[in-house]
Amino acid sequence: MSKSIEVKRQIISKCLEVFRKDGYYNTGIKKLAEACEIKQSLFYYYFESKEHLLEEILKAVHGYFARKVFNLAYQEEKSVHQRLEEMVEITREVFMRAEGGCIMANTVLEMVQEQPQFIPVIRGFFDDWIAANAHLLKERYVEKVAIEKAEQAVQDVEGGIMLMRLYNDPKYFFKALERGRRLLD
Amino acid sequence: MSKSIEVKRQIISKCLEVFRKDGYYNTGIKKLAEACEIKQSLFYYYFESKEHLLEEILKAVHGYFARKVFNLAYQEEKSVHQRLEEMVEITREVFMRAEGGCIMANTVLEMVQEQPQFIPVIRGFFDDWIAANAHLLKERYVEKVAIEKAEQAVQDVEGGIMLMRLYNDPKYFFKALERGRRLLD
DNA sequence: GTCTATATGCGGATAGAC
DNA sequence: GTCTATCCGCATATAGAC
Repeated sequence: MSKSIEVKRQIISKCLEVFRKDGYYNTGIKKLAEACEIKQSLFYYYFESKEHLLEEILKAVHGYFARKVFNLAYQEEKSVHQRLEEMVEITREVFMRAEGGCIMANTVLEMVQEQPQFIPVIRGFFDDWIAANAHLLKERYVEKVAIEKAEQAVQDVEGGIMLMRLYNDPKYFFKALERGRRLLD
Repeated sequence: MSKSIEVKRQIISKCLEVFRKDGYYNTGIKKLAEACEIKQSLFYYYFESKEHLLEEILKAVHGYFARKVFNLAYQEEKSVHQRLEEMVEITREVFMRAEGGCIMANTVLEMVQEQPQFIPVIRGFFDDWIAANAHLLKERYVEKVAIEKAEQAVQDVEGGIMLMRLYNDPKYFFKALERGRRLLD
């Protein structure tokens, strides 16, 4: 892999951390450059604008979740119980490592109204998350109910992440995961 | 009531709408002044700073919910079923009128990390909301379970508001309310 | 109380050398 | 690819007249 591509990947990774923690509008190019240990102007070699940078970050996050999390739901060689168990566990690990919660939800609440160009990628992320949950739940429930419970599980987790940040206590997030884990019991 | 107090109330009300819809950091004093139809400099007669303005807005919202929503849980002359029914209905009306979702949750995700001074007022809001729910649920469940279900209901609603904004579809929010309504069935 | 005018710094973004 | 230097506008906030 060329150095240029690798540098770009690292910029995306580091800027994801900063945006997730501090928010998009409250983060200037200067802060991003310091976090990445590069000069400000170099951003405009790798990205057209700050908005395009965010868009690439969101797409990278969607890809990461698709590969590492949502994918687990479709490993048909394993039991649905085991697949659900693994999805819950990986979801827990990913969000516990991610200071600042969920960049997708943060972006919805911070800027969807003013910057609708991010809606498609964020919807794609949640569509896939809900579909992965529903795929497992169809084993036990009719499709309509499976989808409803899949949506509810996502709502519960995202609400739990919000309360986790507010109270600085992971119990809200953990309980949401636990309720998700029990959906096939 | 003096004119000054009334003007201040109107500024708070209008700026709440703008912040909730567009976010805090993406809203400048200029935009607020235009929405309120006053000159920029007048903000600094009524408020010390933009941050103090937001703090007063959050306190006003907490007061509004305490009087109009949370209070309903403690009207002991009514049945718990009726009180829950009324709380759900008023919650529905309030958030359906509120373009931009919940300013409390928005503020948590946008700025709690960088601006911890807002944590106490936002925690006060959610503490009271959860306590009001739990007060009704104690009729049927032991305290520990009542609190857990009260927290879950709030998570569910807040996650639903996020998905409602993302998909521009109130069904996620409505279903969360419906699940809350059924907690005493 | 409300206004006009302004200070000062930071925002995103670009030009052009190396 | 990476750098230095810089443009321009908007941000928050203040001074002081009326």
